[in-house]
Amino acid sequence: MNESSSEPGTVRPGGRTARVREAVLRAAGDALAEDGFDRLDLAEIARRAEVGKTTLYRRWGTVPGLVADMLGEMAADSLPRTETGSLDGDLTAFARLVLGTLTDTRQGPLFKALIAAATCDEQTATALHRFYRVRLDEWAPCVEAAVTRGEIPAGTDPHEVIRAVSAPLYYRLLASGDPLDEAAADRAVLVAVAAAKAGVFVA
Amino acid sequence: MNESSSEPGTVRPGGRTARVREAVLRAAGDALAEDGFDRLDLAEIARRAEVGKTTLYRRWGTVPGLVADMLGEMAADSLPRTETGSLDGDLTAFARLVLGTLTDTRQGPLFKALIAAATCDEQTATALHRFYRVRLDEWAPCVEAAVTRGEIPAGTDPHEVIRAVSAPLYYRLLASGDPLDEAAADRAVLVAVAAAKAGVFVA
DNA sequence: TCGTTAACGCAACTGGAGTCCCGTTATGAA
DNA sequence: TTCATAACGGGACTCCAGTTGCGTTAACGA
Repeated sequence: MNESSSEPGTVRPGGRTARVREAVLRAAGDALAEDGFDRLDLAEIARRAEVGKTTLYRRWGTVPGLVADMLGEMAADSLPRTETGSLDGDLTAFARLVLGTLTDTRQGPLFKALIAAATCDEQTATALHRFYRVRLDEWAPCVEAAVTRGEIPAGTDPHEVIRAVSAPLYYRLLASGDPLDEAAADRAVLVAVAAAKAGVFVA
Repeated sequence: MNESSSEPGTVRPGGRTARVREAVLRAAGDALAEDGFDRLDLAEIARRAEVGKTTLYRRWGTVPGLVADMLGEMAADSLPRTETGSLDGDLTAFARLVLGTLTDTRQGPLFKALIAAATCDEQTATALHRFYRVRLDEWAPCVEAAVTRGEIPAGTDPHEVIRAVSAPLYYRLLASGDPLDEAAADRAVLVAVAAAKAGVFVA
């Protein structure tokens, strides 16, 4: 709210400031994964990170602000994409990756918490959307390659295909509570491939 | 936690108690839709419902407890299913219904808040899953009818088809932030139908 | 190396969410 | 209608998340 001075951490971003930021973001991730979004207080994070809680309130202000920063960090480190030579193989690799993330003991609850945080705060929502945008851009090329190979029709929207694979897994995680297993992941891939070949994703 | 006495509202559920419950659930819905899950305090709901806040804490205990009760109520009133005579038509009606709910000024934010609450509390999560189970059961017959008509293969899992239609819409609402419009709803239907005809949902 | 000051840490403070006590209302059974 | 008591309401109290003030540390330019 104070527009006369710059945000803390921008003028002297090196050394101690960077160490504090790293420790806090890691501690926040742990705390989010363990306790969930609502049971979180910054004092707990400060203790874990061995940092004064004043620092947290001054630099990030609120829990959503901190979460938004975390998401920016997560979007920065891209994850490797496999190239198997077929759309089915590539999408299966992607689906397994998403499945692994969402069922991971630490990352699953973390993603739940991140999404919960995004529903409560506009800034966090923007950061979350940017994160998924990056993920989609990262994996879109495997769909484009399938178009080049002639597996699926020209003009197919790559983002739509990737979304179609992700969506059922997130739906199970967040809404329906149905089991998140390899069968679900593989079925999501089959659905997306069948639809793509039928030309449903052609713009 | 007090197992020696029954829950409040179970011995004298009529008259005043019922009025209080109704007023509180409505006020809670309004507050959730307007303020979101985290900015909620029971005192605010008590003011809206013109009820003492002591009553809220005594009957529901916490915000998640109240939300879980709300979800039970929402699952109770089923929503009408249209019969158009074709799988495509029925699923489009369903997709439009979901779309309408999620983009509604009041219900959209409410659902976001409900899902956020479910990620934070096990009791709420159970209530949410039950809610979607009811929804799925309600719409499954239109898939079974399509099997009977021979539109899609025998053995198709009805729930999977309905889930396939819902998932992309919820994914947009909660995760990616992509636009929630009729194009998205219609595409979700096309995807589900194409996959169903290809036999992807056969158990 | 030195000086300026950004950024941090400690501890005292504050406001409001959640609890508790006790008197009041009105439900449901006799 | 009467009575016992389930359920509600008001208000005081507690406790801790979040704030503030001020002294300390260390980043970075000269």
